[in-house]
Formats: sequence, C-alpha cells, structure tokens
Amino acid sequence: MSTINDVARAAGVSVATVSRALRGLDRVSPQTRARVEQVATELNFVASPTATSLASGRTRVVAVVAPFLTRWFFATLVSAIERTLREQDHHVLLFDLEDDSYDQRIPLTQNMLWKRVDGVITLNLPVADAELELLNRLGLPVVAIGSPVPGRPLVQIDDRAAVRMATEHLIGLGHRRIGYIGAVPLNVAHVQTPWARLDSYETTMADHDLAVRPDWVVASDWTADASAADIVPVLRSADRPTAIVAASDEIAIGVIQAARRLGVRVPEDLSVVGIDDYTLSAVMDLTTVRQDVTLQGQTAARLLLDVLDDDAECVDRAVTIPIELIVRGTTAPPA
Amino acid sequence: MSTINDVARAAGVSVATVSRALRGLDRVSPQTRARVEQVATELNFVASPTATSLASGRTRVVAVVAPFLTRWFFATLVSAIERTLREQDHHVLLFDLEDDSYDQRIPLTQNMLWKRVDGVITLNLPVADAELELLNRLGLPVVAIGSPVPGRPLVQIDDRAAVRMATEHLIGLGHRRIGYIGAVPLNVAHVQTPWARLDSYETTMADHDLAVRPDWVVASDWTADASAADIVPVLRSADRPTAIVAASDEIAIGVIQAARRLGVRVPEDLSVVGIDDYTLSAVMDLTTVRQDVTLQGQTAARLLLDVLDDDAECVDRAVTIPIELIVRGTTAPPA
DNA sequence: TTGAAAGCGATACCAC
DNA sequence: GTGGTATCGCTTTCAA
Repeated sequence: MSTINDVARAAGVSVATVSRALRGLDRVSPQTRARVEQVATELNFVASPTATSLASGRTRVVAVVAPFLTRWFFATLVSAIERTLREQDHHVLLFDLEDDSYDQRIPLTQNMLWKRVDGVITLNLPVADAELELLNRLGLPVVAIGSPVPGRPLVQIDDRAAVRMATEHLIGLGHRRIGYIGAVPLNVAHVQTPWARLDSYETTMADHDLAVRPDWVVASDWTADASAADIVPVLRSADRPTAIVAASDEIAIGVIQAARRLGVRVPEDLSVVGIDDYTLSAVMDLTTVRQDVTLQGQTAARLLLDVLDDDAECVDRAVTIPIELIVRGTTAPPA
Repeated sequence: MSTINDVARAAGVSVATVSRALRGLDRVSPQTRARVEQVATELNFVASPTATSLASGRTRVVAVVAPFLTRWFFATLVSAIERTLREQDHHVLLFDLEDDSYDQRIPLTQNMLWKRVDGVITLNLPVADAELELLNRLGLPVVAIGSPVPGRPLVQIDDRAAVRMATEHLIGLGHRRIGYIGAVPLNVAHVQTPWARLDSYETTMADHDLAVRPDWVVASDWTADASAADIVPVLRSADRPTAIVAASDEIAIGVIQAARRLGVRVPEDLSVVGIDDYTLSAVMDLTTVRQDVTLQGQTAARLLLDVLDDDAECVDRAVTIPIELIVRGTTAPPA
C-alpha cells in the first residue's frame, strides 16, 4: 500500500501539501487539491492511523467498557455507541471486563487506555478508587452510563421513578399484596441500580401505606433462570402476593415461567410487571416500564464526541432519559 | 506521562536497552533489566501503542465485524472473542455494520482496517466481492465464523446436521406432519445459514418419506416478534401440523407464544423444537439443538492468534463445533 | 551486553 | 499557496 510520500511524488507536490489537501484544510489551491485527491484515489491511499495518531496525539478511538456483554442491555448500548461514533469517524475499542470467576471483574489498566483511546464510555460500571485515579491521571474524558463515575457526566434513567411507575401501576389496579424480586446478592453490592430500584419499591409501598413483607422481597441475580428458581418459595406459600414487581424484564420472564409451572395463572392469580422492554417482552405480552437503551447509548456517545471535538469542558452533567409504562397482558386487577 | 526517553535517562541506559529490557528480549543483563523495570514502574511507564505500532508494523488489534450486535448470538461471540484475545494482549476494534435502513449494511472499507488492525474476524458476514478484494489486497488474516469467507479459515456448526437432529427428534416421537419456520425473506438471500437449515429440513423429511407442505414452510425474519405473527396462519388452519421445527430458539419462542394465544397447547397439540440453546431457552423449557457459541468465538480467536503470532499460513481450514440435542418440555409424541 | 542512529508515516510550524 | 523539516515515541539493525 502507498504512503503519503508516494502520493506526494506522484502528484508532484510535498507531503505537507498532500496532508493539507486530503484533510480539507485551507491554503491549498483547488487545482492542487483536485490533483492530490485524484492521485490518492488511484493509489488507494489511506493515511496510516497509527502514524497520524503519533503525530497528532489523537487516536479517534473510544474505549467502551462493560462488565458483561452478553446481556441484552449492554449489547444494545454498544451497538448504539458504535454507530454514533462511526458517524464522526471514531472507532470503538471494546472491553468486556467479565472474569471467568463470576462475581469479579478485570480492572481497568493503564495499558488498556494510555495513548490508545481518546476517551472512555463506561456501561453500568462501578469504578474502583484505583481506576478512578487512573482515569484522572491519564486525563481522559469519560462519560458514564447507568452507574456514575465521580465528577464525570452521566447518562441514565431514573431508576426510582421506573420502579415507582411499575409499583403504582399495580396499586392502581387494586393490588395491596405486592412482592419484589431483584434485590442484590451481596457480591454485587457496589452496583447502585439494584439498590435504587429496591429502595424505590419500599418507599412507594410505604407512601401508599402498604406493608413490605420481607419474605416477599427476594434476592436474585438478574437472569431469568435464577429468578424462576428464586421466586418459587414465594409462589408456593399459602398466602402469596397477588402481584410482583420485577427489577428487570428478564427477571419478570423467569417469574412468569415459574408461575406457569406451578399452575399460578398470570395475570388472573398473579400480576407481573418488569422494567426494560426487552426484546422478548412484547411477544411475552409483558407489562413493563420501557427504557430507551439505544437513546442512552447515542446520548453518551454524542456527549463524549462534543468533548473530543470542541475540547469542551467535560462537565459533571447528568442526562436522564425518559421512561414509559407499557401496559400489556401480565397485569390485571387482583381476583 | 513518561516516555521511553524518560525511563532511559532515569535508568542511565539507552532507549534501545529499555526497549529490550521491557519486552523481555535477551541480550540484557539481569541487573540492567531489573533496574529498568523498577524505573519504569516508578514512572508509570507504558509504551505508547501508537508509537510501537508505527515502528513495528503490528497493532495487536483485531477487527471484529458483525452485521448486528444486539442479537444474543453475536453478543456472545464478541464477548468470547474479546476475552480470548485479551489473554494474548490483543484488543478488539468493533464494527457493527447494521444500517439504519434495515435489510442493508455498511460495507467494509479500507479506512476501517488499513494499518489499524492486524486481522479480522467476521461474524456471520457474507462478504461482497469488493470486500473480499479489499481483504486480499490489504493482506489481512481473516477468520470467519458462520458464514464463510472464500479462501479463509471458517468456524461453524453443521447447520444441516442441527436441523436434521431437530427434525428427526420429532419424527422419532412419531410426528409426521411437521412444519418449518425460518425460511429467509429475499432481502437476506445471501446469508447461507437459513438456506442450509431450510434445505436440511426438506432433505430430512424426504429421507423419511414425509411430505413437505409448502404452506407449512414459513418465511420469517429471525425475531420472536415476527415469528409469532408469521406462524399464525399455519396454526389457525384446520389441518395444522403437529410439530414445528424453528430455525432458531428466538423464532421458536415466538411460535410458542403464538400458540398459547391461539389456545394451541404445547406440547400436547403442538411440539416445537428450536436451535441455539439461547439464554431464555431453559427457562422456557424449550427443546433445542444446542450450539456452543462461546467455543466458536474462542476457537476463531485462537485460530487468528496462531496466524498472527507464528506468522503461520492462514490455511483454508474449517472447524466444526459439535452440537447436541437438549430435550425439554416443548416436544412430545403427537396426540 | 549496550548504544547510536535510521526508520515507521504522518502532522504542524515556519519560511518563502 | 507551497515546501522543508522537526517531531511524535518507539523498534531494529549495526557497531562497538
């Protein structure tokens, strides 16, 4: 492949001129630019990004850092981010910090980021102190989604409002005996979303003078498989709740399947509401609070691009993406 | 941050020695190496990957190219690839070629790859002629998953065997009236997996002297929402099949939900079998042919690393990952 | 075992 | 407008 020297030689100009011409800078005559562009095309010239980065100090690459990837929420975010960045000629370097030993994760390191990326987008990633110090020391712009990174802009939904919306939907239908699934196991206690959601459930119940029964609040990792197992004792008990708020749609689907297996009819015997509006939620006819995940990804990417392009201040701003109740078939008034 | 010069100065040696010492090359005395390493640590030195790449010609970055990302299959692959590559100090540059206009995709370009990555892994990506020519011209090692790239190694499952396994499971249960969903709409006719699966269904039926009824072969894009809608006419017809082979688990889930809505009991009135063993398949109690997606990703990554490390020949090899029938509750003998 | 110096392929400043 | 050239930070001969 050809270098800028080849182009310069073939076009009969200097490399400086080629560089200017191809990057659309001014101080290049139209004829010169045209000739250079033509030669570049003929020679299949594309500037070496590695050389460009070394000289300019910018990589046009953004690190996207996720604690998992296989979950729908994260994959959707990554997709949205990638496409938004690409529109501005930026690329995504992806880090899946999942460890083989569950309940742990790989830490962010200098060697993942240093001189490799211009900025970072974290996806629901609670950062450790050492990581925070690293990001600050490297002077990297960061935008957080979901879980905040101290001092950095944050894109999120209002978790409390989402759960309140779900819970009050059930209350509005006449439910009084309402359980909750999605309390966090201790090992992920540093993630805030689960806490905020659980707390909002409790607050909302209290606001309506409804009792929170400890045995109706069940912990579960956020998979359908686990929740299907974890909810069984609640559904089996003689006096069970008439409705369940699930912290996510995947959890909700687990609950629905468990109910079906136990002969508990949804929604006649049990109403179930989730949060997310996951890919399968429509087909499962699941009532849910929708969050626009793609919009969250786009917003974060644009926020970061603004900082990178304008060298603008990386403000400690928080953007909250609206949510929306989608009533479908898994909720109904209690029997 | 510090450069190799800072380290050299602080350690009282030349940059050449620092370079050798830190990369573990020989011809460095143990004492020198120790001193250099210590100084490097003290100064938080990490070699600039951009400078290293320019000098060495290698980026230690691999492009992972997918037509979608939000689908479970692709996200799982990407995750496996990222983790495998990271173990060998390689990174993933991610490209989601999905276009806003559905049924189309962004093409691979020189500027995505040239001097930016050392190799490419394609995920179920049928490459156009121009793209193939580009990959060859750039001399990039490529490993394909799912959809082959001519002349390059391929990691796949045996789609035909998978569908045969699913179909014969139904036949073995006594079914004779077996339908199929997952034929491709015309706009994605270039993807081969759907064709292979459909063809295998037809062949298997023929091998067992069973009729393939055209009205029981339904086209559908591969989402649960679509399949739930597309299967309705079949389920509604007076003489409907007693069993359905779905080209994927997501499709199968759509079928099951449609059946439920229409009052068709699964598996009493209708058996359903899928392919994948998707995240929700267990909780949905879906009989399926499992494919190990993580293993496919790992295998592809290792294949590519072999080529990159050993400068080995990029053989036109095909690795077929085994599949396995998982019998669960959505299949049973016909009434 | 170590060091000097020539690349790698662009950018960007400063003359002209 | 255009060209010369120092510079980015490392790798890699080649000598010593």
